[in-house]
Amino acid sequence: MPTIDERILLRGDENVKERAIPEATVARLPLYLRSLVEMTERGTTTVSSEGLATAAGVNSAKVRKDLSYLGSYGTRGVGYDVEYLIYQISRELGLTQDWNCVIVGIGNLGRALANYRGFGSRGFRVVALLDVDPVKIGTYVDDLLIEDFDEVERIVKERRASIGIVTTTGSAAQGAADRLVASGVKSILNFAPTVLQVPEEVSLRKVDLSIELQILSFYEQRKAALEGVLRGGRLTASASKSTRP
Amino acid sequence: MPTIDERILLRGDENVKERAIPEATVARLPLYLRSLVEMTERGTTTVSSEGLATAAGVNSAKVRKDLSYLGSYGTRGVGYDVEYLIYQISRELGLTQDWNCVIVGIGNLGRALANYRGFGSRGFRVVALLDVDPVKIGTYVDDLLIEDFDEVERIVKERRASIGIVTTTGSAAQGAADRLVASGVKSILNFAPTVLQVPEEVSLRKVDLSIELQILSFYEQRKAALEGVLRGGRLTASASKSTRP
DNA sequence: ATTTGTGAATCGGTTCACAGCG
DNA sequence: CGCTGTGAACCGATTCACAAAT
Repeated sequence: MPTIDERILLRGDENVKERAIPEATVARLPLYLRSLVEMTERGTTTVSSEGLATAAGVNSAKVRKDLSYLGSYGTRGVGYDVEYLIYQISRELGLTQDWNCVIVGIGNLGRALANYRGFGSRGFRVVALLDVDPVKIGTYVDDLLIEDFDEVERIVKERRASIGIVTTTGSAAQGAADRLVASGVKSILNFAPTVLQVPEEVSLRKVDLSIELQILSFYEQRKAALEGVLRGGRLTASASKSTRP
Repeated sequence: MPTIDERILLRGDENVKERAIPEATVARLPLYLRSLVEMTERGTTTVSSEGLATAAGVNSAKVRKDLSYLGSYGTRGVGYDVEYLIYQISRELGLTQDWNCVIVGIGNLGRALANYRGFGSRGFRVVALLDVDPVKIGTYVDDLLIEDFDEVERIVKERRASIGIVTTTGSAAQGAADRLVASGVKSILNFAPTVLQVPEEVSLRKVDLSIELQILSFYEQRKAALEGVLRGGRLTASASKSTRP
């Protein structure tokens, strides 16, 4: 009911907690955003929760609930205006501004991330590559110079970096994170296979490749185990329960 | 109370649902495993739920609940035997066998994953690198040959690959996944920035770098917004509420 | 004395189902 | 009439708190 006006009022209101958006919703907004951008590229101007759900690989109730946390941006009987939703989600995600990132640890992964197109695309700008290895320092990845990690404080401040991407070895990661935090970095994305400790005002997310594989391994193994049991003929009694007419 | 004996009985039992381990627990087991391995390397033989919790960056109640799904492997008043826990978690995760992986799409990321030490470490063996680019086909990454993706069916079967790692562009990913599934791959780890559709018997996990950054951006932005409001002096009334004596 | 293992309470998130609105 | 927005019901996961075990 109270669309634009309430939105503005809320922004200027003295109510701090405002509309607290659930973490799970925050994690899905980028997914919706990507689907919506693809839609505009294909010329779609309006989309229903059902349509967006299909594109994003979730269900429509979730889409509606999620979007309702941002405000009432849909039109009943019609759907959502794609362009307008893109704007609202972008704003909510803080993508209307650029974020400067530094990558620490320029091994294979750091190198890959350094020239990963798709970072740049949505306002993430790699402003420094840092490493401790004198052999690497002074060389280039793409057109980005690898600089001495020892200079991290100066570099982070000078270039207003707020996001640190850690792609060091596991053992170097905590030290790297500590220095990044000391330099004023407010968010860290950790690819190193270790649990990082950061002050609570610093946001931390992690991506662990080998853990992902181990999770797949679990389900794979469970499938195999179940099949083994079934083939072994042990389940005849309870299996008959699942027999369909 | 019923430790080893019940464990064995359960394994051979006709009860299918057995001990269904919650997804959230499965996702943490690799974390515990890594901490435990580090502990043996440092010579620790016994650990309490509290100790493991600290190492893995979770709380001790969670550790106890999680481990209780695997069985009663701890000793009250003492803790868990590190070596034994490693064995049990490894077995549960299916890490007592090797898993063969193929990587599809040998760009920067595919290349980085191809020579990522840490895959190999825990029983994941990269058995093929596949791409469609004739310029890449026939060249090597480390000592692994890049082969024609068109051969995926033959290669997956011959080398008994069960995990496919997709590092193609977003637009090529679904096609790659379809071919992988058709070839008999049972698990897919997707790095491409797109939502993949796979049959429900295929396990799917995804890692999306730009989504992770966007999530960080949200929290970063929210911090900045809050600070702005506070500095703007708008919160004096409610802020006084939080003043401490 | 100490630490596990686990019911019970709680929390956050998802899904349902429908009233409200264009 | 169709689709959004949202209370209510539900479900899975987390946390609490303590009895059981050694």
